[in-house]
Amino acid sequence: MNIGEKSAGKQPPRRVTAAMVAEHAGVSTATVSLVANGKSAGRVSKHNEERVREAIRELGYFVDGIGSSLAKGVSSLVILVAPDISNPFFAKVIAGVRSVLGNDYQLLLSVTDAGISPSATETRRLLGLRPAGLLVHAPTKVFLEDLAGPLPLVALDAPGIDPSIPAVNMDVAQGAEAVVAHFASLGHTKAAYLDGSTGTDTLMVRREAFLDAATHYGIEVLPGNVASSMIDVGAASDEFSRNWPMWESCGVTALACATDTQAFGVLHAARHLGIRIPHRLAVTGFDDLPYSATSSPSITSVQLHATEVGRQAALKLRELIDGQAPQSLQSMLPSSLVVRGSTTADGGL
Amino acid sequence: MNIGEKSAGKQPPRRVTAAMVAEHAGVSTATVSLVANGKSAGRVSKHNEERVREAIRELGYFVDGIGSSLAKGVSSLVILVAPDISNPFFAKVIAGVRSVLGNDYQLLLSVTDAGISPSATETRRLLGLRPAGLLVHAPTKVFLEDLAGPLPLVALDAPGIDPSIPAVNMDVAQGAEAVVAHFASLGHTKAAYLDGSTGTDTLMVRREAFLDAATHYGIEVLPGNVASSMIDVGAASDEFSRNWPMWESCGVTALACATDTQAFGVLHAARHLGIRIPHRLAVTGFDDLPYSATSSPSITSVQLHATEVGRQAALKLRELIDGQAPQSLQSMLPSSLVVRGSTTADGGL
DNA sequence: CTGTTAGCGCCTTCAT
DNA sequence: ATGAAGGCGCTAACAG
Repeated sequence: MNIGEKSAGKQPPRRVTAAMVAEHAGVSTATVSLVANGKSAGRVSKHNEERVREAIRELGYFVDGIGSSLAKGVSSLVILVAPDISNPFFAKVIAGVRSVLGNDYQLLLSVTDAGISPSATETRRLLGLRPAGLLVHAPTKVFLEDLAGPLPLVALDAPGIDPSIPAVNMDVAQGAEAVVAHFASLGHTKAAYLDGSTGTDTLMVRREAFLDAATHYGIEVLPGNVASSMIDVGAASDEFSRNWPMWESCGVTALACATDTQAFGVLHAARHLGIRIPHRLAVTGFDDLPYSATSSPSITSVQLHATEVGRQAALKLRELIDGQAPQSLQSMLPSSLVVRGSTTADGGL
Repeated sequence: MNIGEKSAGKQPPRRVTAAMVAEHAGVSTATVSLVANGKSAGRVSKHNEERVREAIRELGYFVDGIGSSLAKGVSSLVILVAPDISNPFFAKVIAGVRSVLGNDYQLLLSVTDAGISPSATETRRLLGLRPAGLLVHAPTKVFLEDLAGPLPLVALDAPGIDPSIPAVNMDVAQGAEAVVAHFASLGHTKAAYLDGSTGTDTLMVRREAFLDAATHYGIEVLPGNVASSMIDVGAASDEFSRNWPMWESCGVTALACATDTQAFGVLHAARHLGIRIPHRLAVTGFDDLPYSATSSPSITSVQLHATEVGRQAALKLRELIDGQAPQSLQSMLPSSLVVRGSTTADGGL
């Protein structure tokens, strides 16, 4: 009785193992392993290599990731931890990551409930998969502490992060300044800000940069002229409606929103309230979502380069996995202001 | 020399194994396994259980998913294969799935490039993870054939699928009929259709159901009045602009789009062309995306119940994983028409 | 109740 | 260039 017979006798159609391939090809499992992993160069004879390849094809063998991971101590998984997958930002980030990872690593996303970092339990389970590396969007301190290990990790979109942690950020501060500069160039002198209330670092940076730049450019933003809402069209719409009477009485003529989604809400409310945009009120968003170019009016927004964020993060991660220190630990991608109809009457053309 | 010492001597901070915990607690690894997996009821003495728990806590032990999976022959992973993650539909589906899976299974998403099913290679790599089950969005025949195995699998949003495969679908045909009925009730007699060109089954069903219902309701849809574009705002906008002159000359007064995204494009183009909506042309979408309620005009659309799709699919998958035959192999969730400003002048109020 | 044992499938020395 | 053998960490089956 050999392995082949034993397995053939069992009821469930047993999976094809390296041992079966070895037997079929008349070689040892070691040789199969070498060939299957493309490490046969100069270590396996042409003749045997061919026989193994043939056996693999005939039997339909493929390397079992679990067994392989156990033996190697690490899997070929790269896990992207992404709260809030509905952010259109991600589709592009993922494309960028995939373009760099190719077939060498397998990308999987771990999604949590809207905007929440994984719990300690979830984190441990992730680690239990022995991923080759982790890509983490907007990680919280707690999450990074839970990780506590020498696992290759790159943070994305984490402005306030510990400078010793590899990260790829977008220069949202620069974007916020560009918004202010744009307002100033249009002659606005009193502005308001609609913040997002999820408390992520990037939002904080956007707001502070906006306020600082406003001071610098001599644009007045009264404390009472900073509101905050959930990142949701309806919530933003409501919040704006509630605040407008006061803002109007203060002479506000420009409003910057923390996200395009909120800008949509503002546009919606403005329509109902009969506020002409951009004539009576100039509005800006942030993120440059796909619909922002075609809404009515189209939205002046800060464009972020999501694909490039994904690419660079994956590049850094690969360096880490390979045991190198990344060329630069953290990098910052520029953002750019896209001027459209919500701030200038001819911007949409 | 024991295991503990040996590991302490090595340079890399060795991971905590069940053997270490066993030694620390003065029991066998089997006992540790029982306790760690919550299977200790009536199989481990209170005293030992307590000692093990303490050791686990002190050492910071957690079960290694890889070792566990190898021993059990299957992991606790549920993989959601999702082409086109940018579809806002998914965030809700995921929420539904998570609510059912809870802590028993770990959900990970496998994302491919926009709208493409995973390649055979990718599929094999997925299988190499030995997932407990697969949730597959809009699977292609090829993909299902690549799978070829007794793996628990539930398809989502796969209208044309083999009736022997467990699936959760949405009644998009009903939705398309509702659109036609709505047009008819408004007195339209000549309509056009803007299809999506990705070739997914759901789009085919939407189109055919629309055309059938049109015949039934006596609404004329000339063959030349069915156009098709990528599911993209810009592409739809262009396609509409190109077709409008002809449609107009045919007396078309109503246009159904295969997706809300395309409806946005139409709205955009209509604005540039000076076509008043809904007065001159009534427009409908499909999917009821978040922005559809607040665009200008807001879009009449077919609402799908994504969260429920996720819930039910996960429920079915659990039954399959547990070795039961699901109560109903396939189920169909109703869809409903949401009437808004793009078809009736007062719909947006 | 508890410990021992025998793998799960693979990869990697180490001899040959 | 090749094969035998020893784990990787865990769990299921079996003995006590």
